Amino acid sequence: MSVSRAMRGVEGVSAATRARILHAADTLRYSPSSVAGALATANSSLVGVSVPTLQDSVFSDIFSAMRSTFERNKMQTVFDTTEYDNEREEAFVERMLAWRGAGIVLAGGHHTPRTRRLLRRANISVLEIWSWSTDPIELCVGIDHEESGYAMGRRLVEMGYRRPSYIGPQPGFDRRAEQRCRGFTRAFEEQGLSLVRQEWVTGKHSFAGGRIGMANMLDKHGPAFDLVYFLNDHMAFGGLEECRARRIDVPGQLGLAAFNGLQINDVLHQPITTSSSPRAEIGEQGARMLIGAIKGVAQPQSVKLEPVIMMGETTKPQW
Amino acid sequence: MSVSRAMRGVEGVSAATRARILHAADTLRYSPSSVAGALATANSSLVGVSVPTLQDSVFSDIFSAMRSTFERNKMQTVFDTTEYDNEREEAFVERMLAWRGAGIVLAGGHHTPRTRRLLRRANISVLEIWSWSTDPIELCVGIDHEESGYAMGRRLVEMGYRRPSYIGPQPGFDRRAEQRCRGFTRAFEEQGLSLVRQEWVTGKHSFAGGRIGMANMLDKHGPAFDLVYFLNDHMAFGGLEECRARRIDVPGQLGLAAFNGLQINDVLHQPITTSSSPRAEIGEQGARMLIGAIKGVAQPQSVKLEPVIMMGETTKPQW
DNA sequence: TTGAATAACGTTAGCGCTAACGTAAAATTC
DNA sequence: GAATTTTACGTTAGCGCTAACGTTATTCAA
Repeated sequence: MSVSRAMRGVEGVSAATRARILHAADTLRYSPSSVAGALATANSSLVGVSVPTLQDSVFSDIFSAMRSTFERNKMQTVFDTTEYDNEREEAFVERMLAWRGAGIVLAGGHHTPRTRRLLRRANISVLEIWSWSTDPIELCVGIDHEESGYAMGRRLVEMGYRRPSYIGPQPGFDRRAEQRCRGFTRAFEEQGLSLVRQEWVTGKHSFAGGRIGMANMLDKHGPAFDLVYFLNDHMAFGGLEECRARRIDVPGQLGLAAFNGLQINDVLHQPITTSSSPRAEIGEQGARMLIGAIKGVAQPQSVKLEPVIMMGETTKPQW
Repeated sequence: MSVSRAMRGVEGVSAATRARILHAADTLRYSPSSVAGALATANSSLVGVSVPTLQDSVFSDIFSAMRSTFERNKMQTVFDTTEYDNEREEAFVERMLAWRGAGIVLAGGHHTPRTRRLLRRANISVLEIWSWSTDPIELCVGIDHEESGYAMGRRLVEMGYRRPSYIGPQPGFDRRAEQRCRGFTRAFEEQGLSLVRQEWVTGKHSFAGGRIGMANMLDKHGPAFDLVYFLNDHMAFGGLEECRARRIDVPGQLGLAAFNGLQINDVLHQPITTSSSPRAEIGEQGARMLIGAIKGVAQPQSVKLEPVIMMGETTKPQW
């Protein structure tokens, strides 16, 4: 027991004994076993983090912000990506429960019924991020994607855009993207207008997807639309480059808008009109809340953060 | 023991008994404990992965590629970033050893002596990625950064560039970037030329760093250089945007070159001259090698992959 | 029918640790 | 100096699992 106390830095060992123990541990090449420790104490300092993908820098931004907080609290991060598949999320939850993790972080929104059931009755703190929800499993920090899309739609309606279109991933893939698109569309529908055209881009969201989606849309529907709303800034940038290649004047002939406020936008000589999402804030505050909950401190249940619309030079008033 | 066998899917239980056990487990809400399992068997199916940062998409690309292989082999990934600090890497190694991980992945290159010592005498498979090395701790898959920088330097020397400069992070921060810069410089020194100027950008590598670095360099040394070699494509793009803002003709007045072949380069109407690094390949092959080593299959010790130079439109022959 | 082989299932011990409690010595109090 | 408190350290049991081996039932060959 003195060894156990000394190694953990718990009081109840004299300085002399502690020194002898540490010295012996060193010469014997003793390595304490967190596995046995976790079994004995029935809690494990492992935190599971599951995000849809790391290819989208949204999640690496959030994850990066969380990690430092976990590290300060000596929590180990067990990581997984779902690739937008709820079954994989469920499997991850089971594995984390088997490891008796202290907490788990999931992308907010939709989960399998079994995932919710397992988490509710397990002794594990649950944080949902990115999507804000009124009915979180336990804790939630995120934004209201529908509202964010709507806010952007409103601004563009007011600027005089009348024939909006959308480029994003195929339906059923990224639910949050769909929420934004729905909100965006609603803003136009309130004015009796509707989406002129949607283009689905399969594969990873990215620069290339935006450029290809833009090309497809232009090929099929030349001048039918005056505005394109993209999944995110990188896609929009891809689209913008396609427009440049075709000598389409943005924002003269066509407006482009996006979502996220990614780093690239800080350096563009023609910045993209976008909503800046508080990714670092989500990560930091979420991690703090989760750690708090693990330590038994009462936490706010659901925190909604606000994206900020940043008017760039890919849109302009239409009158 | 029948329960143990049934839950693990090991043979030695009749189908009927197995079904009864699984049913009972479900109604009793039994959740097997990987912690106890790991203690009993003395191995844990946890793989530690440590990369310098997730802000640089190089590491998220490599990491993404590794993850799916780990998942297929039912290994859990424990993740950490070092923020380019070897002490943090050492601490991570200790934590993974305490968890009796089956394998560990580190960014290749420099480690603390204690890190090497701990890993050599521990029963854990070690893979170093990104930097190729002739003296790996155990396994290694990566590229020769010095050589890659040299190859790019040679090409640009041949194109007639004579006054090269470099923009990257401060010295002592990213050793691999320094290796590339050293190789790049060597190619010019062989011709009796040398780096006209270096600019250090603090903080995260990124678009903004490139733009700021470019601005600083232009402010201080107007027309003293004919070429800038950047840490990576994103920085180079930032620099390119700064040039555009200042109406500096690239590649007419100034050449820009970079490293990595990141996604953005696929959509640029003016692609950046760069070396494309085989990130997905490093991740996939590395993960396969590590899994193989864990399973006791003999593996090649050190695998060197080759970046491919992609001539873009930010450089052109100088004659 | 009998002995041997096989399949199905059970018992035991121990993985390395720590909570809880016990004991002895030193420090403090009155 | 005896009684009390404090500090330092030890003993015991048990966390939940599985390797190894033991037992019983079943199958099959001779």
